[in-house]
Amino acid sequence: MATIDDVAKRAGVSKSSVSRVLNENYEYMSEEMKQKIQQAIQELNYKPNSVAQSLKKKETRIIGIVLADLSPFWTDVLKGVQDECMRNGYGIMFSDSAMSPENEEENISRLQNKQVDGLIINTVNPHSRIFDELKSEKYPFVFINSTPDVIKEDTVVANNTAGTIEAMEYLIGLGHRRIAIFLYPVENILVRTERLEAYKACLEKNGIPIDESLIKICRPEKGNGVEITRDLLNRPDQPTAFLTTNIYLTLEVLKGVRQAGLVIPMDISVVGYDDFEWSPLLDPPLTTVAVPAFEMGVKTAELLIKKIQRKRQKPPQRIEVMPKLIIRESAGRVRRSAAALGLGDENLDTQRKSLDIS
Amino acid sequence: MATIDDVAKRAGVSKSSVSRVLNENYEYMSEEMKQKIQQAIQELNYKPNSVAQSLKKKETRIIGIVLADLSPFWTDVLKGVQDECMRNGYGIMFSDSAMSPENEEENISRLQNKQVDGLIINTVNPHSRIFDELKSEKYPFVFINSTPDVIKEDTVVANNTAGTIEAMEYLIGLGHRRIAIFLYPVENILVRTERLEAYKACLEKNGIPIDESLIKICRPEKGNGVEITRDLLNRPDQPTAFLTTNIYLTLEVLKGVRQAGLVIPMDISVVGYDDFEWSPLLDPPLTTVAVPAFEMGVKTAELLIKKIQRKRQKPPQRIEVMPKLIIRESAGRVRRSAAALGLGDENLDTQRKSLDIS
DNA sequence: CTGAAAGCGCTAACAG
DNA sequence: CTGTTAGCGCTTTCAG
Repeated sequence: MATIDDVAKRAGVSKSSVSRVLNENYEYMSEEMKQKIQQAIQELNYKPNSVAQSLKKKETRIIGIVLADLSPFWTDVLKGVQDECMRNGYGIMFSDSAMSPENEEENISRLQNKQVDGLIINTVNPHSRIFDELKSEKYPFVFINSTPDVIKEDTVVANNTAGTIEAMEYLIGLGHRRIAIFLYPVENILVRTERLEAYKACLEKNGIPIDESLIKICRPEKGNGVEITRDLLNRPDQPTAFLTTNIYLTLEVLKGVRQAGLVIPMDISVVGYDDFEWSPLLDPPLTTVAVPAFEMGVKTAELLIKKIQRKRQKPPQRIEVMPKLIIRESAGRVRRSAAALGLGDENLDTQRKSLDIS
Repeated sequence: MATIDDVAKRAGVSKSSVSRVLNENYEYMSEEMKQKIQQAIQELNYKPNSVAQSLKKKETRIIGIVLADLSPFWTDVLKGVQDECMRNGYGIMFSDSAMSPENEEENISRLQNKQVDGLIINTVNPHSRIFDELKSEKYPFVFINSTPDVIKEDTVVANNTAGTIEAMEYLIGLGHRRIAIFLYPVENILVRTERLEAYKACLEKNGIPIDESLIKICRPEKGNGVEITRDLLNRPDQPTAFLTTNIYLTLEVLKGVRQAGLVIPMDISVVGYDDFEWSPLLDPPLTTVAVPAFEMGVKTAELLIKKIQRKRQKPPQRIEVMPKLIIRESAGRVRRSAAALGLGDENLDTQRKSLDIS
């Protein structure tokens, strides 16, 4: 590979001059020299070695992203991040923690010593003291959709209160009063406590008593959500609707309902959280709170890049993005009794006909 | 951030010695010195700057991955790649080309001047002369699932012939004779020509004439697949089954069928390609050729890393992974006529009862 | 067994 | 307007 020296030699100039054209400092440069150098660069097909540049400039123009688990939702976020990064000449180092706090730590630490300029984090473990370290090192990072409530840092999230309320009001409007909510562990993760609070507030506002046994905190391991779903469905005082708070939980709830041999929405209504391309093709098409994932990605990258490029610190910012309930067919009017009345089924069937797949 | 000099000073030794412990060259080092240095490293919470290391060692321990489009299939591949990379101390630079050849070129070139040690490529554009350049520069790279047939290079693919045959034999066994196949443009992409050849071979073997109008090459833009599906469904000589060759095409076919107001598998059978967590939850649960994506990711990373670490070249390798037909409910026995006979529907209904969601 | 010195490829004062 | 020089933080001969 050609180096800057090769170019300098070939053009018969000093490497400072070459460096100048690389960095587009044409201010005091003769047109002639510029030409000569550009030509030499062409001829040698020279590409600057950005490792050397990074060492000198003390910036890599790479940002790191560490995700708890790359689900379809995060796929879109990642695309948004990439989009914004491309626009600004940044590269992305990717890592997935597979829901493991140990992996997460390792990922963060590897990215850090690769000298990435900043980090986008969706944490598995908000308690980790690693975030305090990052803060005290003034390492630029921003949380996405998983802000620990104990630590003040930049963050972009969906407005969970709004999303949850919209879903709850819809369900309540359909006549449901026994609505179970599925969450991942709530402690210290703002996005999650918020959703839970909104759930409770909605219930209260509508004069529905809160039944703690309908608040289901699922362990992040695979399969826990389906178990819990089945248990819930086996209870005599079965709920009539489920509200899920993330895409993976939706998957598990859907599985659990099927394993229990029930049919959505005839036997039970389900409102999911997070939307993706396949949602309209599920059985039944999923009614869900759509979070603009791509947009979140773009905004997060934008926030981080600004933060990196700013010299003096700014107080932590919180950027919110608005979710929106997309009504399809997985939630229906509550049936008068849990017993099979058969009532309202025609209703649902006509509903089914009016599929609108865009 | 502490540097190697700080550590050396603190331990009262030279930086060469510190460097030795960083690289675990303990061979001729006194236990005492080793201790001193390790302690200093601890105290300063020193992390070596890998940019400097890279510049010196001429390797970054980062591999680049450039994907045509991050779909659920590629999500799993990416996780596999990450897994293998972690095991070997490599980081990943990620990029998505959003199906655009221009983006792809830009991605490859950016990754290259970030000096990644090697590239994993799922190309949008097999004609690109960029691959010849890479080869002539002896830049280590491997294709995944998109081997151009004009260029000899390492590659890992699913055995498409086997997968396609399995799907076709299944469909033919179900009585289908008019089977349409959906592909992305075939020219010079081995994975695709292979599938097409297998499709034709199967037909011939079963004495079914090849109808070229049933071979559908879709443009990669969003929506083209759904249009084509609708057109096909409007023909008087409508096919009775669709075979798709990738996950995105499956999505589009499914949409197209719904827009046409038809029901799978009663009106038309569909066999997809690529399986993912949501496939069993679709309407109806999708019969599909499952490609072990995670495993492909692992193998690809493994192949690339070996290639990077090997000094002398080896002839290009081709690693194959075996797909497997997963029978769910989107393909059924062909109906005697295209007109609504109602026949066989009970059959399908019992089938539907025997859901097995694992 | 340990240290001095050179240099990876580039940038950025500072001279001229 | 252009070249000289001194590093960025680390590894690696080569002496001792």
